[in-house]
Amino acid sequence: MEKKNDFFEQVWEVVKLIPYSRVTSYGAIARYLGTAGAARTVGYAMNASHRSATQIPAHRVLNRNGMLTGKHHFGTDRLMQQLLESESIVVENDIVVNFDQLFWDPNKELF
DNA sequence: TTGCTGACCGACG
DNA sequence: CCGTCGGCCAGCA
Repeated sequence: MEKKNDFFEQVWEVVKLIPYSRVTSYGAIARYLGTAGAARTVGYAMNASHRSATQIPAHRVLNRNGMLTGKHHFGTDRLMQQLLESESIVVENDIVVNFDQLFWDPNKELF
């Protein structure tokens, strides 16, 4: 039977397409893939991103509030914030400042 | 094989 | 405003 890992690969591909100093949300990616509501699966794909051959900038993927919900999965809690700050992204109280401006919607940018 | 869980989101009361 | 529930997909016991 064919494996449906395409979903994961699609998620990873979109995440890798996120430009520098930009962020997006799990739901936006899920909706872009045509599976709105499967945002949890997108997050799960991030958790499994470690098995991807290429590096996945999972730190650029946040929830709709711009909160670093998955920071605990980066090994250390500050790693995710450090990575974001390293891209000139301001993080305050585990929330990305100017999230609206930094938000990169694949549904808009891509087609 | 069934059932539960998870880095989520939107709707409902 | 806050708490709760259903839905989506994949991995594990």
